[in-house]
Order: sequence, then C-alpha cells, then structure tokens
Amino acid sequence: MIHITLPDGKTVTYPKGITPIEVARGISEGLARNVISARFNNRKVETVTPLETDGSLVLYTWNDEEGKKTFWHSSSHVLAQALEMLYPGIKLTIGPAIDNGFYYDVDFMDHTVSEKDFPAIEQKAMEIARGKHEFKMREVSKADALSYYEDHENQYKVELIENLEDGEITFCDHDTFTDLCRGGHIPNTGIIKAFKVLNVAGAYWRGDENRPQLTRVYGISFPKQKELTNYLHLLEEAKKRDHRKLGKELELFTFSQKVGQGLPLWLPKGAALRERLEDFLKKAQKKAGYEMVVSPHIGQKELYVTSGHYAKYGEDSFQPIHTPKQDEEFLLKPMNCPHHCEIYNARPYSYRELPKRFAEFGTVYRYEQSGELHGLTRVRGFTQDDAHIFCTHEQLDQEFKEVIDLSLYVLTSLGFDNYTAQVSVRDPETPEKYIGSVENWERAEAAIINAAREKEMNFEIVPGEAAFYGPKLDFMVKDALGRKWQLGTIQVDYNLPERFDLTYKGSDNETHRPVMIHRAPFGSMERFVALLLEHTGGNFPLWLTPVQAMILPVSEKHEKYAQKVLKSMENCEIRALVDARSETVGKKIRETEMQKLPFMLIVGDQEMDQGTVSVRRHGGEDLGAQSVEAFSDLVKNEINSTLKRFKEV
RNA sequence: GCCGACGUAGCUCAGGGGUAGAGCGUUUCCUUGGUAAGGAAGAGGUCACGGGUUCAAUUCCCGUCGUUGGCUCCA
Repeated sequence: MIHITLPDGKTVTYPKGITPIEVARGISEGLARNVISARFNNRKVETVTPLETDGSLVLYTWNDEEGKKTFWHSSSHVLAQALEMLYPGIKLTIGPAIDNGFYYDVDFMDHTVSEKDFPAIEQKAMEIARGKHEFKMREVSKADALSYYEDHENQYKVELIENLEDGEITFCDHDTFTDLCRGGHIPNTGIIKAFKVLNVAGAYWRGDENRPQLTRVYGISFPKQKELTNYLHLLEEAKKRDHRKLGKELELFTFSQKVGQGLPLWLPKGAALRERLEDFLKKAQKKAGYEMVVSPHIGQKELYVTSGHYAKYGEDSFQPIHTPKQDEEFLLKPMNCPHHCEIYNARPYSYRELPKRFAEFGTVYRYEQSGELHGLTRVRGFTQDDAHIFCTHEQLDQEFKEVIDLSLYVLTSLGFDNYTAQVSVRDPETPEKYIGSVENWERAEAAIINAAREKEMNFEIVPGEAAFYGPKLDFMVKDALGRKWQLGTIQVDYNLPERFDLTYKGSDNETHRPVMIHRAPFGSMERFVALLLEHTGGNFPLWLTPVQAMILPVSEKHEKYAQKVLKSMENCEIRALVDARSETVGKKIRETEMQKLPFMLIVGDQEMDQGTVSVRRHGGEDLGAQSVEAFSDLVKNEINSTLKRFKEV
C-alpha cells in the first residue's frame, strides 16, 4: 500500500500501482471525467502512470493552467499526426504548448501549406481525436531512439536526442503515431472536441537564422466546441481594439508610403492627445525636480563612437549624413543619452548639486528590421519621454524609488493597473559580459529589488537580461491580443559616465564618477498611445480625450445658441465642438457615439429658452437638461476623481 | 532581413482573361429635425508599381514596394 497526499492535505491509502485517474475516480466520477493531467511529487506524470511510492498528488482539469498546457501539448501530437498523414515525408521538429494553444515546427520539404489547407488539417485532426486513442509513454534507449529517427532521415530529432542523456529518453505513442516526448498528456485524444489551425509562419530551427527555416503551424483546441466559438469571438473583439484600426477611425495617426515605412504621421487629434500626455508628465516631472533640456536630432558620428553605440549598431542602422565638407559625418540620433551626457559636461558639479535630472521629449531614429515594424508599437522614428538622472552612488537607492513612484503614477493615472514588472540583473555565469565593479552592480541590483519590494510591485527577477552597462526595471503591458510590450523602463548605467568622463566634486574635495539613470515612464509616445488605445478601446480617460463634448444643435435655428454654449465651454476649459451640419439629431448622435466622445450636449428650443444643455453620456445614458455650470462641474469632478496630482495619489 | 498571406474608390469590402461594383463618406439639392442612419441626384478608380505570357491582363506568372501573422532582432 502507498500513501497519497492530496492538495487539501488529506492523505489516503491506495494499493501500489494505482494511477492518478483512478485516484480521481475514488474522489468522484465527475472529477475522473475532467482530469486531464497530474503531478506526482512535483513531477509531471501521465494520468495513467502507476504510482509506486508515497507522495503528493495534484490533479489538473481544463480550468487549471497546467491542465490547459497538457491539453494543448497533446493536441500538438494530434496536429503532427494529421500533418504527417496529409503530407507524407515531412520532418517534424518540436511542438510545444504556448499561452494560447500550441504550434508544431515542421520541415515541409517540397510541400507548401497555406490557409486553404487548414480545413483539411482540422478535419484530419478531428478524425484522429474522435478515435479516442490513448497516449502511451515508453522509455527508449538513446541508441534505439537515434536509429529510429535516422531511419526516418529526421536530422532534427536526431539532433535533439543527441543532446539528451541515455535513460531519460521517452517516446509517446498514440494510434499509429510516435513522437519523441518528455511526457504529460491527456488520457486520450477523444477529449479534444474542437480543433482549429490558426495560422502558419516561418521559424528558424532552434531560433537561429543561419539554420534551416521551418514552417510553424499554430493551432488551438478545446474540450468543448462552444469554447472554440467563444475564443474566436474573443479574437474578433480584440481586432476591434487594434490600435491601427482605432487610430485610423479616430483620425489620430497615419502612415504614408512616400514618407517611409515605420515613420508615423500624427494627425491633429493624435497630436493634441500626445501633447496632453506630454503636459501631464511635464507637470509631474517638474514637481519631481526634473529640468527640461533640448537637444538636436543629429549629432556628429564621433559622439556615438564615444558612447559606444556606433560600434554596436552603426552598421545596421541609418547610415551617416555627409556634408560638402570632407570627412564630416553626422548620425540621426538613435538615443538621447549621449547628448544629455554632454549637457552634464557643460560645467563642473559639486556633490551638493546632485542629483541633476535632465528631461526631454526626444525624437530618435532607429533602423528597425522591416519585418518587425508594427503599427505604432514598433517604428523607426519615435519620441521617448526620456530623462537622465546623474547622481552619487549613495543617492541611487532613493532616486530609483522616486522614479518608480513617477512610473507608477503614470501607469495608474492612465488605467494600466495590470502591468507586470521585470527586474533584469546580471547572469552570474558570465561576469565578463558586464562593465562596472562587482560592488556597484550588487548595490544597484539590491537597490532595484528593494525598491520594487517596497513599492509592493508585482515583479519577476530575470537573470542575464540586464544590459551590459547596468541592471534595469521594465514595465510590461499586454496588447489586445495578449502580446507583451515594454512600456516604461528604468536603467542604471555605469558605462556612459565612464565613456563621457562625467565627474563631480565630492565632500572630500576629490573628483568622483556619478551614476546615471535612464528612465522613460511612457517608454515612447508612439508605443504608449498604441497600448492605451488597445486598453481603452478608444474610450480615453476624460481628461485626456481629444474632444470631451460635442454640441448638437437640433436644427439650424439653434446653431447660434450652440456657438454660445461652445464659448462657455471654452471658458470652462472644456474641449468641445459644434456639429452644425444639416443632419438629423439621430444621425449626429450616432456618429458622435462612433467617435467615442464622452459627452453630447443637445440644444434645441427648450434648452435655448432655459439656458441649459441636455447631456447624453457616451453609451446612451441621459443626464437630462442642466446649466452649463452644472455640466462643467460634472466634468471637473469626473476628471479630478481619476486624475490625481503627482505625490497626491 | 527570412517564411507565409494580402494590396480593387477617402473608408470597409465584393468581383473576375474582353479596361469594374456595393455600403459608408464626399459634393449639390430638398428636408429643419429631440437621443444610434430623412430623401434625391452627381462626382470619384492606369484595380500598389514594373516586367512577362496572351489577339486581349485589374484578373495568370515573375520582380519591386507596402501592409500583415510569425521568426530573428530590439539602444
């Protein structure tokens, strides 16, 4: 007999060799039906793996993250089998589960696969699923495993197996299909009730662009048809929040082939929005002790040679600008830091004057790979809400905390409450990759981690992700489709102060090297607006939205009154417009709704007589007739309730 | 940069070897209206660009540019 401990702490005695699924059946028949994966002593096991020792057992269903992963991993086996049946001779490589579904990387040899082929693949996969084939794991010796895949002329699997230890190699069989597999499967293919191939894409073998390019087939599957329908519906909804679509509809920005790819053009409404965001941050920064500076869009090549950026990125970026003078070269500014270093260098500093905080909305240009450009989130010309803080080592801790405060203020004021933070530190294995003393690194990493803890942030520490010049803290936000984007960033830098020979005079009358903090709470105006659009679906916070109220005269004879209302709005600092077109009120309301304006002020005979406006909120709520003053108060209160001043949050 | 898909009116999209269509928008006229589309008429396209095949190409093929889903990259 063996003792099995369940997550609720209960220990139950079972005969040796009992399987997780049988344990589940012992608890309830319903659980047994829903169990799709299990962990025994914190190791992934099959639901039919006999348990031979005492241990703790966790059972997972579709509702658990682990259950979903197992479900999708198993589905990728089914996908692989379907592909092999439809395209004989193809070579399978790897096929993991991902956050939303799974993929399989396949060398299709002479075949090509496109969207047209999806229905056939799905049909074949469902055919396999309905066969209710069990997944059976078996151990295979390294020699046997190698010879199996050598027979199949699958060099990819051979390569994988060569990197595995003999004795830990397992194959998984189901139906007529066999795959190299670590394990962790659903009981049988039959619980896959819905199967969808989502798209195909190119992917390099082992992520290396010098190796063969494979075809990655993405899919998703569900235990109920209804869940697939819901998922597809969700994707449709996400498409409606795509910032590229909303940006066009709301006339915020555009792109022009003539201007060039990745170079956004901000339309009047978008520019107004951007300006408001900038003002918002400028106000907070002023309070936090920043000083605005301005630097040019180009700089001598020598500047970037000094900073080290030219050596690292010069070849792969916009090429130097030449002048009639021989050997004179300028580069488009790819970052603001070198300029700010020279601003610091304009005069000597005493430790009493530090920290110096130089801020600039600086437009930079980077030659991103054409395939990587994406709406406003990845562009070739963009404006960073950049600032560089020059401080003493002793001040680093405090400065870092204050930058976190500012970053969190920005995110919460704009409704990004589900950001994640990533602390990137050194890889302890490769100390030679980093510059700066070990002591300074340790101090900086500790400062970041302590600050993040103190602010009770939801963060993870990722070793090896630090820049060579210092550790950093990034704020990540997901877009409508769940893709993660980095917005704000705070980076400690020991490199540039060295390269630009930045100094200050300490209390000991000696010359010291300051530490530099790079920081950008928005990240860039472009990416921030993009993510803000996807988050709000275009319904911006009232304080930020380009037009807060549309005044709708019922007919031509009310236009004069509408203009008068507009004047009062302007006096109350409410951004309003009059829609004086010869259209029906119904039509004007519809269009104003579609433009997502927060308020509509309808003015007709009644309002004219009583000196009021009839207020309709976006979405349809009728707030009735009220005086202009009352409406103005309403707007002010609403703004004050969402937008706090910095350090009053 | 690589692999796949796509590119038709300002926008959203249909069509298809014999030089094009809808809805919305726009213009003009009628209508002067009360909380999500009032009516009528008109204008608007070298079917992304460049080659090729063909009697004939917007349609088929190739290339370029752009967009897009991934990959690689990301200061």
